[in-house]
Amino acid sequence: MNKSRMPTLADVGRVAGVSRGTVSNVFNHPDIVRPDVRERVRAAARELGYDGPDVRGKVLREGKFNALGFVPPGAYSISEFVRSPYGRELILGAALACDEARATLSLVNGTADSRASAIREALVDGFLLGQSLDIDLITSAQRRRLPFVIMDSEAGPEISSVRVDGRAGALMAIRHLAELGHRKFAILSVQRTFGPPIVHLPGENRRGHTTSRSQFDLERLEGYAQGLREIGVSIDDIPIVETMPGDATAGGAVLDRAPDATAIVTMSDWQAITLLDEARRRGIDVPRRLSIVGFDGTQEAARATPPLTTVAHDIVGKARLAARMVFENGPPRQVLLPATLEIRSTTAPPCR
Amino acid sequence: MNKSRMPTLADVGRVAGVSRGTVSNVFNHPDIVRPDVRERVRAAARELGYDGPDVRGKVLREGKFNALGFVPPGAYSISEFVRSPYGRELILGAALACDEARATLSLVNGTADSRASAIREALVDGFLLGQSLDIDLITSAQRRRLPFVIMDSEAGPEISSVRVDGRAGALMAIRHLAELGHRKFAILSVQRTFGPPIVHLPGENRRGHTTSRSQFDLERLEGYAQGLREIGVSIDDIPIVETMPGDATAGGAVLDRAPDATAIVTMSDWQAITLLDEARRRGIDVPRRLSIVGFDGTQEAARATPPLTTVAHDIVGKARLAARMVFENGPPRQVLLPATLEIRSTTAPPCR
DNA sequence: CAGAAAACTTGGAGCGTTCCAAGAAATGAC
DNA sequence: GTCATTTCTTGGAACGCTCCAAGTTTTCTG
Repeated sequence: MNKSRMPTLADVGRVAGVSRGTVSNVFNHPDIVRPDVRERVRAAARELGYDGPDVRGKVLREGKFNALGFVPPGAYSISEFVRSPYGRELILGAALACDEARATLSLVNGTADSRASAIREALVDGFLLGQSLDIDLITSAQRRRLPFVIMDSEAGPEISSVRVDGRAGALMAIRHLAELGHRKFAILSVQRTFGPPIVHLPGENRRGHTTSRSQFDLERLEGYAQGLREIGVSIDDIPIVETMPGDATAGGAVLDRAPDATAIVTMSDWQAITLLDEARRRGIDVPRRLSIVGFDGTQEAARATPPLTTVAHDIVGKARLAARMVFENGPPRQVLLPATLEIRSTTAPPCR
Repeated sequence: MNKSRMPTLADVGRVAGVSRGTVSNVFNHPDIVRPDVRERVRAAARELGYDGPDVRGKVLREGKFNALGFVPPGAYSISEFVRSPYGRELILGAALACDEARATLSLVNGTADSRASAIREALVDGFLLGQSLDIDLITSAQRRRLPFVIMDSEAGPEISSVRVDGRAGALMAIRHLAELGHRKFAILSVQRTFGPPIVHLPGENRRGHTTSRSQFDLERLEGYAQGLREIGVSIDDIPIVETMPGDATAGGAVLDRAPDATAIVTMSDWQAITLLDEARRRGIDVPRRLSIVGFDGTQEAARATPPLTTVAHDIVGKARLAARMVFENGPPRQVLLPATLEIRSTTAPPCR
């Protein structure tokens, strides 16, 4: 194999009898080099097997990478993220913005502790950060002094973010169910620490139910609480079950703990679909015996059987906007996208 | 804004009263620096707002990027690629291998002409090339002298590739249909040039039907031809319709041209699903009046209604293997993955 | 307390490029 | 044929880092 050093601009210049600078011009601004010199340089390059300026030198000199770094939310590895329907839509949005900007989309790897160092070393001009509890990621991104935008979280007026109005969305879900006549609810919430599902039943000490959660989750819970208040129900009087994202037992856990709920609201379509599957397995008729509302409006929600009623928003558009904001690198702003209630076939009046 | 120059190793060294090299060691090998010096250096770094070695210098020096470049097949932009079910599974496979290697996955942008230059400038240590007609991409990749693996194409013994045995798969499809009793076929093939669907009817000049195609397509067609020969049918006697990938009119085009076919084989699940949709729209009962076989075995095929019979293979595994081969950078090898026939609900005996 | 050994630090070299001011050569005008 | 213009070419200066052989300081040993 060709183990010997690759030729450089200087080598080509030496052979062609010109300077480095001229060789550089032949490759980058051929028009300003006299034709005969240009040809001589090209011949020398061919002879040496030199295939144009090396990117490493260019990067050092220019300081730009022409790439957007996408850091998955939470502790997702990039493959987990690609696998999740929600993640795929975010990636699609980012890809659209990268197409426009003719930039590369880099999916930055590294879980947990190595995440921060991955951010430190990513060869990108800016970051798109998925929602994360971890303030470290934000400071890592800030240290790079590169533009970055956070999705699905808000981190104050100094930091750009794009997120959906989870509070309003959650409120809509409850109002819809209340209008249908539901009064017995349960909440399938998300757990941000590792472990088996956490269950909060009415009457127990509910302190825990706000500590381990991200602002992202809290907002949605607040929306649920407000909706419930409007019909005279306290959120403290209804069962809340928290499960890890991707936990396939989520559905069973909430059905066990809230057997007489007529409507269950959730924090994601994924959870709702798990629940839907479990309900079917148990012979519970959805929506006649049980109404279920998802959250996010992924494509999966529309394809579920029966199609899932969900608090939807434009996920692709969200990521696209966020990515554009990174490329634009303007002053910080916080964008709140509207949620809409997509009423499909998993909600109906409760049977009495 | 802080427009002034970012501090460098040398600046920190100057303030701390040590050399560049020592500052570098403090960040990269803190253990070999005396604790008091280490602290002094760290203090200086804090004071100057220096956040660790800049990646650009590191890259120039080390020559490594710690990233895998994924170049989408054909003329796909990265967003089109992310959007397609097949592309998503490939990306997932590549992401799995990147997780293992703790590398970044870079989706390399650039359509058509800019594709080659994108390859030239990508900040990656190796490439995964999607199937492509374009020999330019291969030479571009070769010029970088970086390891690369081609998926879904074969480019000789010098170049590593991973692909599915399309010939055997196509043969299985025809044998399956023949066994069910089918004798009247049509082929929905893929068109690799821009334009409206191309139709080849029996008796016409069929010369064109092998020119514009990639080896990828030809192989599958050969499998179909062989299967047909086994039951005494010449591929020249059956209608072939070529449509562009993603063309939603594909289904209609073939139904119009081959009204009496009882079985239609295709080159992709996507095409087959289009066809399925169009058949439903026209009130053609699948599989009773018409059998349809897809190709690839994407998740979409299983979810179609009715679930699609398809020539399946492990798409995720293919990309994962290909990506691992890039990371391993061993001697060139050509891997041929087996295809399996996934019999679902779009094939049945023809009604007579 | 000298001398040897160990532990740490230094500064030059090199990675490959682009930019730019200044110098050189070619061209044109009279 | 000289001088003014225009058109190219040059080589130094960055860019920011890591490696490494050589040098310096500290610690240890007898």
